[in-house]
Amino acid sequence: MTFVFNEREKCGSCPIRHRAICARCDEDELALLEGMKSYQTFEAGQPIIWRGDDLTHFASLVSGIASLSRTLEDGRTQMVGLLLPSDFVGRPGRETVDFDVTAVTEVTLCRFQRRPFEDLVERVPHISQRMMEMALDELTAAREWMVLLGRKTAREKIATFLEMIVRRETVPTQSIQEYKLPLTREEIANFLGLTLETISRQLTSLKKDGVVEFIDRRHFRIKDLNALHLASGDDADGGVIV
Amino acid sequence: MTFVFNEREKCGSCPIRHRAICARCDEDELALLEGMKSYQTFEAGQPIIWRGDDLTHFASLVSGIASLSRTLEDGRTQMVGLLLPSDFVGRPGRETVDFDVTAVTEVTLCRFQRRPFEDLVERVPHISQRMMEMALDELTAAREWMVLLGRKTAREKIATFLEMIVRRETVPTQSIQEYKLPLTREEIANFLGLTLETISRQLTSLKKDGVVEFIDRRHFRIKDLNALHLASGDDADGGVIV
DNA sequence: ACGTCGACTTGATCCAGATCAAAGTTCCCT
DNA sequence: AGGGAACTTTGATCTGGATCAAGTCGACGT
Repeated sequence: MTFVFNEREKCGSCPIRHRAICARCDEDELALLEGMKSYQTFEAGQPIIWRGDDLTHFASLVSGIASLSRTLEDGRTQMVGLLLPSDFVGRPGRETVDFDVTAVTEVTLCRFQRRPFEDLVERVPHISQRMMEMALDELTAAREWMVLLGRKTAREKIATFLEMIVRRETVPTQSIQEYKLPLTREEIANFLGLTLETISRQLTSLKKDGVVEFIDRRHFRIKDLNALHLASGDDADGGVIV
Repeated sequence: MTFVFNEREKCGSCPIRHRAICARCDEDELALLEGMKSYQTFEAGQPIIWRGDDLTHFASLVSGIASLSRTLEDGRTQMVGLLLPSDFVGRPGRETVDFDVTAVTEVTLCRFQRRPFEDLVERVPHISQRMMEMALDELTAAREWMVLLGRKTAREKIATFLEMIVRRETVPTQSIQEYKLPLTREEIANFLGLTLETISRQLTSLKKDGVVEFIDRRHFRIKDLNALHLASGDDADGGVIV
């Protein structure tokens, strides 16, 4: 029994019910959100909203992956974050959008009209409390990414990126797990502040050094998790995965 | 009649009353914060708290400037933000601190013990609402800094940094205003993801090009604001100051 | 089977910013 | 006033990653 993205679906069985901005809401509060939600789907590659656009809706990302990015006049692009299921789009209190949002895979949003949603944020503390938590977590993640962008070498950047994917998707049961790169080489480059050629060369180098192994362009396995972590340049601390 | 940082002082006349986490609080709510606050002062250069330390207090920065930074094992340091008056330190719900916090100038904090403050966040929606706003604003600033770190040239980085100072401190009345660099060349380097030599060379270059003028090492004037903005690499849009 | 288009790899060269090194400046401290 | 120590500037050289330039691979349409 899968959840279909239809307005008549109950929030109670929504896949992101316990992680999104509604996580702390009780049944009554959920009913208020339920009454104002609408779903919208975007194909892979489609722009969802551009920087400077009027913010007509806020939204929670329900399925798929989207990117947040900024492009300078001359075309240099920097991705500033990946939006995953349960992540929120928009800043209550602001009229426009600060970064381009693009669907990386097919994406479904659960949307709320700006005004009614802003009123709800004022009236339902559980929502602002949850949004505060989520914003603070993202802030920490953004700052960690700043360390990567400002001080890490190309190899460290890619190792950190691969480790991030591994951390997020590791299922303790499977022993030799296969992971998927959600981005093209160019997108990875824009995420890490490098060029696509450097991404390609560094992946080849990690492969040569026996750290990773590629099934095809988009699928890889970790051959030496410890070496990957060492290559990431991060402190020895929080390093143990399960 | 200046505000002295003493527990008996009323929050009502606090210099950050209308910008800090208490901005939305009414008199009753303010009284709750007033009852639990304590002040602490740090000299310039002193560490305030280290990454990994137990978070015993949350705090609002009342006066001075502090830096948030991370240092990799081999000594490479990246500053991830500057804390200015009204900025908040700590993440409710977390036990430890994610980044080193250091006093850049003399700093005074208005502190709250962790547990009682966390309870207050649960009970007083005006606090979580304000913290949500502040966290979302900082998130946008952090993301903009990611663009700088990932994609801007050394000259663009410094021009952006100078423009940031100018924007924050410009008083429309004064015509030829003098600004103060709050950081040493090395600190600027750690903020911009460069070395101190590059900072020095680029400042000299901007001086030669007639964009800025130095009174002494720490004080400068803008000779050509438009040229400064052009050098920052940012879009033409939000560029007008005043 | 064949072409072709987008994604990727690999090679050659270049250059912005790092690194190494040495002076110059300012500000204490006694 | 004098002697450091910390900060800053400037110069010479090096290098990691960018840029320019061919190829290679694989999926998909005809």
